[in-house]
Amino acid sequence: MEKSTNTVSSQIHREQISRDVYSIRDLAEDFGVTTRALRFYEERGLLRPQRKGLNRVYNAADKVRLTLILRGKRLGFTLDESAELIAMYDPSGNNEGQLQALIDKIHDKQRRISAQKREIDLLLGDLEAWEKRSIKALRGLRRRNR
Amino acid sequence: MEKSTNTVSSQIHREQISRDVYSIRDLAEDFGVTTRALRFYEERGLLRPQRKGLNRVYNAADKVRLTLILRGKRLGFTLDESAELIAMYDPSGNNEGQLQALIDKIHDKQRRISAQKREIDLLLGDLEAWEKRSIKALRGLRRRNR
DNA sequence: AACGACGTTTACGTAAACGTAAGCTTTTGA
DNA sequence: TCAAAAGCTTACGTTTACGTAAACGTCGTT
Repeated sequence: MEKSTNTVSSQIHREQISRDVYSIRDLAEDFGVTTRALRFYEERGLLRPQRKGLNRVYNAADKVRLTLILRGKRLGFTLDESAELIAMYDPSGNNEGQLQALIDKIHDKQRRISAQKREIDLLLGDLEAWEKRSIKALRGLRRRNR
Repeated sequence: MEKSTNTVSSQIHREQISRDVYSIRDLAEDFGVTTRALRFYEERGLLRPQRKGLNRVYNAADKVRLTLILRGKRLGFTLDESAELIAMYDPSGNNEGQLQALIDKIHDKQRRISAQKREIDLLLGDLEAWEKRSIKALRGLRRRNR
């Protein structure tokens, strides 16, 4: 049910105004993950899709969260860390103390991520140097074989 | 045993010219990992320390490899991926085909890592934007509370 | 001689992030 | 109408990267 090609169902009384709803399969295919993964993220509290009966119904906000989850994964974050990140994007708890704590957390993440960026630059530098040496060695070989 | 303070043992016949040898504990403390981890890396083929009897003896080359392993970890690489990286740094298999394959692999890694760098920039941008919004919200709160 | 510090191997335990399968309900295209 | 397709829950299996512990060897010191 709830195929990608959203059948304009005969239901007139739709409770959701926004037309951006996706089945679990829609989302899985869009993002290249399995439905099992999506359910798992939900189990871990990273996603909270609405339900239509038993079926999960995802919307644009869920897409954003999933984007963050996967971005975190590509950066080597654990799901718990990504959960933190996602919490930052959530417009909840808006008292003064919470906001200040949030800003501090963001700063913390920024430091960590900047460090990661430096590591990447180091690695890229190493790789480049290695490539040059390899190419040189290759040329040496070819010269001798000629 | 083989303490950090290398006892200038009475052995005259030393087979290693280089004076840069480390016990497993030296290395563990230097790099902030456990000895268990070092043995595990060896088990997985990422380190190949020499032996003096049963005891592992690490040298400068091993330090470089360990640096790469840990750098890989911080970047979210698996040990197998780090093993690939380390293999690149190894001066083995130097025929033409191997070198070309190596260069291709390096290019591949470069692409992946550059992509990762872009992800980081995206995340940093998001964080910055979020910080600004939070600070603004915070000022708003403070104004009202005054 | 004995003890502590360090080393070894072997082996079982664990947390994370899903994969895979079973068993059941609901939806839908032919 | 009816079987395939999609969804759900529950639950056990798997891989990675070590942690933890047992059981033992070997110095060097007390």
